[in-house]
Amino acid sequence: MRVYKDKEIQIFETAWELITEKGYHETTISHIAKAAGIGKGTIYEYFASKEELVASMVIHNLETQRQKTLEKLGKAVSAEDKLRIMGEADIEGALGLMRTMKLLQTLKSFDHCQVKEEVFELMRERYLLVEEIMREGMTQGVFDLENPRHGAMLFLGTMNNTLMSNHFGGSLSIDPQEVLEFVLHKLKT
Amino acid sequence: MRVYKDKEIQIFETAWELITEKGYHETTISHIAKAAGIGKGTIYEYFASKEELVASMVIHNLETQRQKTLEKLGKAVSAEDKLRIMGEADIEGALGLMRTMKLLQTLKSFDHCQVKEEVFELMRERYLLVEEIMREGMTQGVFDLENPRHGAMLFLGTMNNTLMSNHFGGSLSIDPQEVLEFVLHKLKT
Amino acid sequence: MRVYKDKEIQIFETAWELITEKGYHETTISHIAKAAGIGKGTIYEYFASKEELVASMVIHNLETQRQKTLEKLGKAVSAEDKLRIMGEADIEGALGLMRTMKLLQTLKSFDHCQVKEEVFELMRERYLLVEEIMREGMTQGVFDLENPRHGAMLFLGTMNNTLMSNHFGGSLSIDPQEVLEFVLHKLKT
Amino acid sequence: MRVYKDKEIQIFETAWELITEKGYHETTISHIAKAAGIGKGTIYEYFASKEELVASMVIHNLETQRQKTLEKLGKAVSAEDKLRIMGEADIEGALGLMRTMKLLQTLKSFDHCQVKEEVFELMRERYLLVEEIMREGMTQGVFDLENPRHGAMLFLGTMNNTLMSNHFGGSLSIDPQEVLEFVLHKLKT
DNA sequence: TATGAATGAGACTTCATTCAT
DNA sequence: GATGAATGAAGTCTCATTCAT
Repeated sequence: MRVYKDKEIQIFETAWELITEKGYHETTISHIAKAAGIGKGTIYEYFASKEELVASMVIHNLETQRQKTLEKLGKAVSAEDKLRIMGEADIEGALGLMRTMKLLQTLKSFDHCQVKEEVFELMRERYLLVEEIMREGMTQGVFDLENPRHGAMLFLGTMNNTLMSNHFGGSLSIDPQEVLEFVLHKLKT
Repeated sequence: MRVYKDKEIQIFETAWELITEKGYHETTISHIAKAAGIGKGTIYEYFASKEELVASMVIHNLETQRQKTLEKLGKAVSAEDKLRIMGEADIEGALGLMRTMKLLQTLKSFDHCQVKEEVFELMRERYLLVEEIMREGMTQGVFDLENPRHGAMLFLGTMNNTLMSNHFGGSLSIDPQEVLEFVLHKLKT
Repeated sequence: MRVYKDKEIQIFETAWELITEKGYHETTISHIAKAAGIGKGTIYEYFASKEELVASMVIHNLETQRQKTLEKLGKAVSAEDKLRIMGEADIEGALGLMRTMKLLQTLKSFDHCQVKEEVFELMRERYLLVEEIMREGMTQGVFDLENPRHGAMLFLGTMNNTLMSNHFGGSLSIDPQEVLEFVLHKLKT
Repeated sequence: MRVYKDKEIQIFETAWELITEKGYHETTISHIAKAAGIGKGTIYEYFASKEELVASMVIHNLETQRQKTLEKLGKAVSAEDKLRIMGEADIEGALGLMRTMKLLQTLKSFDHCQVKEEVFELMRERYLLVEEIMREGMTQGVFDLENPRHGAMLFLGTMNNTLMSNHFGGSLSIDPQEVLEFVLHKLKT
């Protein structure tokens, strides 16, 4: 896990706000530099290109997020608790999660960017983590599943969709906490 | 439901391929024109701007898709069958579905585009349709749900996520048909 | 003096309104065709190019204007009356005169247009006409001039400037009729 | 009176030559950049648009011209001398004057340009300056006028027309210095 | 190290002109 | 003769990137 310099973090934070809000192409290097209070050339001292900046930023965010998740999970014992913790973390950080999803779409159109693979690897890990929890739950006899991967899909898909739905079209609003409990209930029966 | 001219459909098809594959900003009007075998100016005979072209295209696709879905649903009676039909249609047209999702992200950054609302309205309708089926299933005593919207989130979320997962990172591949049956099973218990 | 077909005159009238109002480059062939109620291609049946259309139009207008002036002048005997008639005609048709001036600027930027010379020849004739009247006035002992061309410059320049001044910046408004009398008075003393 | 940077002046000078010679629409930003020996983008570092460049340029020229005129006028005492100085300055700078007139026509078709008003205000001031001189001449008992504005129209109109006539159609050529003396003579009688 | 003026490739869009009907 | 769909050259403007300071 690469460690970033303070200046790089500062650039990440500004770029994150702008790019996730307005979009990749709608945010110029000039915008970022001005908002970060630094010169345009300075950004190129730390990142080889705009694409590299964004790719690094996404990786940094995913890794930070994963770190936080793992820390939180450490306190839980039962599989159900672990899922609940993850779900609540997602609900709490819904905005960030949605923004990350948006950026992933952007990343897909990057052509000559090796970091891309790394990003998708991190996404995969997230799935595998949930899958592992499902397996635990099955062992503990709490989750009624034949295939833990199915459970992971159900859990992550339902939560993602709920949060995205709230984020996009306001009129369909729904309480994500209730959905979380509903999903946990369904996993158990 | 607006009817489009042949030429417009022809442009839609070419633009759809290119834009969903490479991305909105990565696809130029010149690309589209060349790929469609027409002149650059011709596109502007039919659409006032690149944004308008894409917005119209998305609406056209969503409406066409909805039409097909409704036709297929007409043949089913039980709520379970209806969901299965929808799920299978999504699996079959997974590529198109993923591409539509991608475009929706693009649309969000269109500023002065009234059609945007229309698009999100169509997305909402899809949810409400599934919600309605859930309600039917509850009445028929087949689905075990307290809130039909929760069921809709679970169904659409899980399926979307499964298809997206297959589409994005190959290594996590999973059989969507199995997931569909798993979800239907969970809805019933 | 070339005679134009009805359709050509119809095109002239529409084009004149639009081009003098909005400008040459700001008025498209499509605008003209639509406003004239004919097809775009039809204009090219009568004129080889947009430039040719405008050049012909200006010539036609200058010739028509000259014809009218000569007719009016036929009724006058004294040089002073002739100038007064010309001046009043200009005042009455000030808008058209200003518009003609504007178009002449446009014509200057036409490169490969033979008609251009013809237009400037017509402008010159107008000067020579007034010069001739000055000469008459000198012979009649009414105008106090050494060089009739100086008188022509003074008459045409003062009137043009007055009308242009009224046409452009409203706040400097001045009664052109009074100016006309003032000029005639000065020519006599 | 806004002060312009060296680079801006450099762009003004190149643009002035090209645009007054060939016309606004006939001169492209690329032409200007190439002729000025700078990059296309550089122009947009200093001016928001082509229209803004031209508007600023015209204002700059009018203000510079006015400044020069006022300086020269400072040395004269009699109203007649003042007019003679202005007239000779116009004769000397005839080319520039004609070019300014040409540009003013262009400016009229600029739509969303607040500077337009400013330009016409400067034009008006020029008139008022001459009008003031006329009033002085009347007080000094040198000019035989009832209305000073009439005198201003006569002076500026005749000189403008003479210079324009020389500038446009060569064959009507006339010595502007002689016309100047003629006008001054007429103003006195 | 930090900067921002300068750059030019390339995007979107317009419009005079052509030509098949 | 009349039309207007189709065209593509050319124009304005943006912005990632460079490099001298």
